Amino acid sequence: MTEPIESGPTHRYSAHRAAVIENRWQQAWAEKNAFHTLNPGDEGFDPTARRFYCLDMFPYPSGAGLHVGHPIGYIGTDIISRFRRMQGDNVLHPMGWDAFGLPAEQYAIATGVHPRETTTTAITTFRRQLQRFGFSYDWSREFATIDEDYYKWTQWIWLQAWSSWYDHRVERARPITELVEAIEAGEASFDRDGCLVWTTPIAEGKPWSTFSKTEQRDIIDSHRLAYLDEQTVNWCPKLGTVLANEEVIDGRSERGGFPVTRRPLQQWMFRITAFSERLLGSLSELNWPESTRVQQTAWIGRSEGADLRFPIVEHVGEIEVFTTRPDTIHGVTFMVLAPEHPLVDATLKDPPANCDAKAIQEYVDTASARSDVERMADGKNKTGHALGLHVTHPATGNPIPIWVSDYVLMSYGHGAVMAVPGHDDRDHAFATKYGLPIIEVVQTAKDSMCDGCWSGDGVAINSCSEQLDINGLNTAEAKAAVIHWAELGGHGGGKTSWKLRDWLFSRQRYWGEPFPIVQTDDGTHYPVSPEHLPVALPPLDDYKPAISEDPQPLLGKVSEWVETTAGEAGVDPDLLPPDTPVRRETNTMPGWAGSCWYFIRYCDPTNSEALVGQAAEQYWLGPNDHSKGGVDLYIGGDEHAVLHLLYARFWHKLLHDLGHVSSDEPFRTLYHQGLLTSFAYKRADKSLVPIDEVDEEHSIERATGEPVKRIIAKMSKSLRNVVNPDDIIAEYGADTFRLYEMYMGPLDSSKPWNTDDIVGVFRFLQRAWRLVVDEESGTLTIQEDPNKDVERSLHRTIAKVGADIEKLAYNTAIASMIEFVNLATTHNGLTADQLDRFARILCPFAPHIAEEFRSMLGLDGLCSLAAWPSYDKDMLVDDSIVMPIQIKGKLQGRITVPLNMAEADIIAMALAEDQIAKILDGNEPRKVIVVPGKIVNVIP
RNA sequence: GGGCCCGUGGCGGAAUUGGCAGACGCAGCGGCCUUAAAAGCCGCAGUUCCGAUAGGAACGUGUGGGUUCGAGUCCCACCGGGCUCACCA
Repeated sequence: MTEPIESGPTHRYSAHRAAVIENRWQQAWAEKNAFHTLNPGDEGFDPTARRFYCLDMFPYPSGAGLHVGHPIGYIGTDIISRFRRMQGDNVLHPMGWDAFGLPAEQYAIATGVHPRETTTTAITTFRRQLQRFGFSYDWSREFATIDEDYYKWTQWIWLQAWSSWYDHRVERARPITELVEAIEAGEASFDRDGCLVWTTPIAEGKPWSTFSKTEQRDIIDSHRLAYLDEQTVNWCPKLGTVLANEEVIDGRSERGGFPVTRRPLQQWMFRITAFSERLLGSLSELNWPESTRVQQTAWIGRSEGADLRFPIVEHVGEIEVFTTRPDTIHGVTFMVLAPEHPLVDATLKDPPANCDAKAIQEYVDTASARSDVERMADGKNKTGHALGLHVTHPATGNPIPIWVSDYVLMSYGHGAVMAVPGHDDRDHAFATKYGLPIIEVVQTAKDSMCDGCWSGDGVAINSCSEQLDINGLNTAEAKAAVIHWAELGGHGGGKTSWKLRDWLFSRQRYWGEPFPIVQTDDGTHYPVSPEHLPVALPPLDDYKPAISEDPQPLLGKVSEWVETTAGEAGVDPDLLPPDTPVRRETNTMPGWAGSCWYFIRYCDPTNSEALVGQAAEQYWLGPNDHSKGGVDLYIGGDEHAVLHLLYARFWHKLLHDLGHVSSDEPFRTLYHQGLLTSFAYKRADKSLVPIDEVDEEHSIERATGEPVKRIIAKMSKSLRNVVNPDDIIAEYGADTFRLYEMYMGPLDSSKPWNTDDIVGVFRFLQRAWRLVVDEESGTLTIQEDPNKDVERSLHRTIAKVGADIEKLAYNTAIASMIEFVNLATTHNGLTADQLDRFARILCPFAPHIAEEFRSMLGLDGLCSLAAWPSYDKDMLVDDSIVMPIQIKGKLQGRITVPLNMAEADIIAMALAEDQIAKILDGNEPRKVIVVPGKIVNVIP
């Protein structure tokens, strides 16, 4: 650290002094355990105090250390946590580390350093950096997801899901043993397809005892909330792992540019779709940003419509489609199947004479190699082939051709659509390209349709066939009529579809939680019993993936760990004899796992008996007088609007159903801090110029003299506009840094970092210091008698700062404190009592200097733990107020009136005011509007 | 292309939700202090115009319309920017 050059009087508030003060108080807080939060049952715990659980989003400690964008949210939560603590709330404000993840593993591949080592170092750096800000975290609750004590419970929760099923009759997850009991008791049976049916005359179904052991196992497994399924994945042999869709560009991996193939792979899945209705429904009960609720709603994607079945003409069978517009059934002129649709494959094996089987096969092969994302990217240009088969239109009886096209996705609905080119833009484009007929069946609201088609509501027309007449009905009525007709005639029925898919939960990486499950030769899975958790990661010599066309998880390389016995693996001997050979699961959990429940663990982080103790969970997360339960304030970036927040809600609801947590939502109030941007410069041709190549004063590029324009951009290494928080703290201190980031603007809006502005809040602290400290001697300079205006202003400031903190409007709270200090400066200072109160309202924002003030006053105890000062309501209003007078909305004069002056007197006074009287020139105004306490408006 | 959000001085942003637009801060200008500079302190400061000055006038919250005694705030249309979803049948 470079020692800043000190100038000015010896006892001025300088960077050096700030550093001394800040170190002193950070040490004092640590020594006194100032921010240790008591749990129910602890000595001294006050159960009557209101709880405030204030949570930051779990950081991933990257090797690069903290960036100036990180602390914005942390300062935000620290201020309100400190404020609530001073108000007497029980505040839970923890911090920890989301520490499994790819970067450490990539580093291990390159260097051979164990990811644990890399991660631990990164955590140490992050912790040190965070502590320098003076955050009031309860560090005794800190943990990392890679701690065995923690991921033991992550594995335990997964086993809970594996051991559960979803009972749609009661809309709740239940232990799988209850399903087995119900089946054995004959309450449930199975239809022809092996689907579970709850019937009383069991005779309808196939008796459970007639299924083989393997069949029984497969049926039960297929109902588990954590289950194995074959999924089409992006497999990259070179990287040795499955990739997410967004990690694949043009068939190659984003990282490294290696070829990626689409192939089916057995993967662990979570049945999150079982919770769709609840995940959607309870969104409306959450105090969340509207945009985030909208995003989750769209992601869950509920749509109401109908499943309809169309019998195939050429052979036995039918095509089932999902449609949201059953009312347009008379407008169906062709069917479209996704290339992966089973009927396509079946048809190609025995192609009808009139179809170009070779072309279709090629088309299907090309489509399968492309991801959904790529297929969608093609947009408007639709392609496809006629399959040569037909269906019978269930209402008209007409034959309808079947086509194959990749604009239909196998992953939604049934992978087939009934095409209504008259009223669906995509079908319209396809029909236009291939010359298929277009029938209009909905009266178009606007008669002039340009190139597209009308896809809105309207009155049904041309919709009369022998079986079904819906002409004249509006869209809602027509939908209901068609669904009713379909149900009666066995053509289908009403259906709700969801975009949400089950969650692919396994990865082929090393640095993640192993699955606590083993498999015997016959493919039966057995759980590792809870007392043998965690299943720890085995050591690995070489982190390089085994290059293979056949997907092999990294853990598969540790054969002596994989091939073991039931006893060794910790399977309950009652389930399997200890010497039975078993294979361990070699996939690991994805990075999301640890962050799905960390906020639960913070309530009781050292509990070795349970993931959380009941009393602690109920107090910190359960419903109470103020809340329906869940974290009281959760602050983090909106980049997690969907995945993390949805996954955590899913786990929470699952744990709630199984009785492990008492609220059904994890995060009651959510707030997104805005993105920290930076200034950058742009040439006339729109290319960007690194900031250090620009003469900022004259807005020209140094090298060329070309004029550049200042714009707002993300901080990036290439623009060289990244700022390191350590440097800023060295130059101004942590208190100034905290104030600056909060003073920049509203917490939730994105705003540009501007180093030049920092000096403003630094001067504020200097002025506050000088207000009460003699810069030459360092002694306190305190007034004996309070100045009336200063006292009045202090009351207002206390009121405003408190109200603004509750609203997270920190920028205006700081502005009001600056005003107060400016006013007090012109009135020659503060009394000891005034300084004490001022220090206490400053404390949440700039806690170190506030502690210093308090200790200079010789007061006992920490400022951080002192009570929030009160204010006198009467001091907030003046005896008299200045009222502006407008004539026709234009300001023309002012009068000073006593508070509560009668309206008639105000009017008289207003009309008598010089300028007003002059404009009225003796005429009676037509009307005078008096807004009490605000304004007078005269209409002549 | 659909959905949502946002446009206020040279810059970051205020405005009790329909009531004095521009709080507070940065940058700027003037003064004090200093041999000088920095720091600090005091003051000025939306734009344009008139005026020697004191002071005054007009225009002003992206553009155009509307509602209202009164609009940054509400309504309609447009322009610009951001976020997000993107063949979901």
